[in-house]
Amino acid sequence: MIGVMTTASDPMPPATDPPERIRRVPSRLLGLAAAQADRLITAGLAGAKAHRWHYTVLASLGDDGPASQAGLSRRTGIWRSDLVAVLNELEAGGYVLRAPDPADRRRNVITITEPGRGRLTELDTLVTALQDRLMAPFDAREREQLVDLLARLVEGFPAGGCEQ
Amino acid sequence: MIGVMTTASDPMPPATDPPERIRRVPSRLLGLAAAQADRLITAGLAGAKAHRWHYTVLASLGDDGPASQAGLSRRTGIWRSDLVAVLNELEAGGYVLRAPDPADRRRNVITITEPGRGRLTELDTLVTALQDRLMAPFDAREREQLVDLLARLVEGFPAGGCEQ
DNA sequence: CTAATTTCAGTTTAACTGATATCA
DNA sequence: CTGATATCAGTTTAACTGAAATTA
Repeated sequence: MIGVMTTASDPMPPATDPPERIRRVPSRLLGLAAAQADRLITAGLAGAKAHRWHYTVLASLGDDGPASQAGLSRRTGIWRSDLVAVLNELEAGGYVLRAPDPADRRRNVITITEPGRGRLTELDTLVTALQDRLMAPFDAREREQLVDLLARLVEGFPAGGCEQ
Repeated sequence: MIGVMTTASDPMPPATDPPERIRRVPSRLLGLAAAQADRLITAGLAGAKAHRWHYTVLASLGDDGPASQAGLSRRTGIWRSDLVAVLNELEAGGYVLRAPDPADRRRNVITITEPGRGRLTELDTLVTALQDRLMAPFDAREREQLVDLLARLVEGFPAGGCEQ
């Protein structure tokens, strides 16, 4: 390992000592908390060679049954265009089946396979553990409180956009 | 207005009817809530031809005094490389002064101007109103609860990254 | 020499848009 | 014809990386 060793000091993910008037602004805290959560979950799923969208799709198929791609998009909030690649990957892994719908030949019927159910269980365990790490600072009552408040906040704005 | 009018049906920001097991996952709710907040704040600030980062920087300068760019980066959590453009814009608007530091010629000293203070007040009023819209579903006690929980969540993970 | 600063130029990634071919 | 579907190709944007030039 020789390399150039120019400065190498800087990457420096900037920490925060924000002005008082900003510190407790809800949108800021939501952004920071969501970013933290995202890092944690994304990194955890990456360790299992998975993606948030894979988990979401498998969960939807496993819990609510087969669907067309557009139906899956509506159920999960993942864009139809983005679903194509996700389903390619899940299909390649043998986790879902993608068959033309005989009743409507525009559609594919996507079905979870047995290996897919196994994968879902595995990812579900992982995600639960990750959520637990995320919620580590809170006791059970506080966790419920936070989830309730966030759910109400999200309900208040129907059909937001994506963001798993 | 003639246009081609091909299909025009589809843009379709996907709504959500997620599987039960996903509905109350904290990281998902955080992501959705943060996205909502982000849209609201970004759109609101855009209406005043401003950016979240402009507000953050003006607030830091107004509340905690002048700073070098690296210092500002540390204070606000905005990357030094991204600060350059933000300060260019604020400087062009006459909201900040950027002067070489006589004590350390590597540095620029960034100072808020009087017009900058006016702008900060204006943006502050706007942001407060937007937060109020965001928190509309909640009463005062619930707002405090949510902010407290989020603050503790964020504290638990020191030096996360950016995300205003 | 190492280390900090400003700046620029570039990458990565999720989210999103638009259009095409196919079929109801 | 309109409208839904699967797919592809592309844009936008914040977040992030790397490095050069300058000065401590």
